[in-house]
Amino acid sequence: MTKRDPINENILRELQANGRISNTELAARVGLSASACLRRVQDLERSGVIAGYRAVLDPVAMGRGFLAYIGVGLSNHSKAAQSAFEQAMDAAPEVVEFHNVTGIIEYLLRVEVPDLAAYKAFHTDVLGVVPNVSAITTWVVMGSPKDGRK
Amino acid sequence: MTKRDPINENILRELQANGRISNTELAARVGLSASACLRRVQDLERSGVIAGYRAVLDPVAMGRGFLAYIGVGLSNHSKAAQSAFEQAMDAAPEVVEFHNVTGIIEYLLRVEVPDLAAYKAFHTDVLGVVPNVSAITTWVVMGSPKDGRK
DNA sequence: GGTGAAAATTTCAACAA
DNA sequence: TTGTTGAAATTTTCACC
Repeated sequence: MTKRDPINENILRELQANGRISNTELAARVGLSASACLRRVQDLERSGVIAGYRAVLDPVAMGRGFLAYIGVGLSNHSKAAQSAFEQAMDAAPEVVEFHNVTGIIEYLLRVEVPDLAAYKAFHTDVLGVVPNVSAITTWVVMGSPKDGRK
Repeated sequence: MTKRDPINENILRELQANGRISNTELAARVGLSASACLRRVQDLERSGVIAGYRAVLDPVAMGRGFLAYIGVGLSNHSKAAQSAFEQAMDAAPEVVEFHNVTGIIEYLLRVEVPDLAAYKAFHTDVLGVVPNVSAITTWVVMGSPKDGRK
């Protein structure tokens, strides 16, 4: 079983900061031998605590320099209307993530596009085309003083 | 200089999906020799297109099973009031990221905590203590049909 | 959890298209 | 410039203590 001890905490902290650190270096930092360290990492991977590894890409270089959140309400609360909306968002590459939330709005979208023009296009050509979408509120991100997931 | 050619696009796609793929395997997938591939990856790292690598951790296992977004307005728009707020959010581990946005609210926070009780505590003990905070709107995330950054 | 060693990978200098 | 080859240095990985 995967334990929650200080060494594993350290391992996770290091891997979150640098997902490509070598096992040798990681072992040294957490004070274990390479094999003991590897065993723990593999354990964390198998148990799902470590879900995977990702390269973090520069948004501007990737043509995603314009970031906005969009709150969306649906005028029709049927299961079918929700499915249609979710499928459309799933298929839209501009929508990096979206959440089903409590409150007046139903969904909160995170949209990443190259620029304002592309945002406008998304708004009219993608969002504007999905049935039953109402109450669209846009929050354009001007800056992110903190982004731990960057 | 770092080019934007199909091979680099593939490299970035692979590394985004699996940040710990071996260079050998990556080279095979994009159709290059290991060294040519490595040179490109190092180039992308140096130029900042690849900003880093991260392990993706399971939120529930990490005690962050409760996710909410919070819109915050400030009753005082002075530089000092903003700085104070930003410093407080920066220091709060529950706030995974926060953005400065356009619109009625000033900030959009992403908050991750173990459960509702912890959220309540954050709301009163952290947010409630920062000066000039007004107009707090909470959207509790009930589900995330898509989360490309997970 | 540590040791030791085999297998695999990383990394780079030299060279070719 | 961009890619390939070859080989040394380093790392990964695992059976055994």
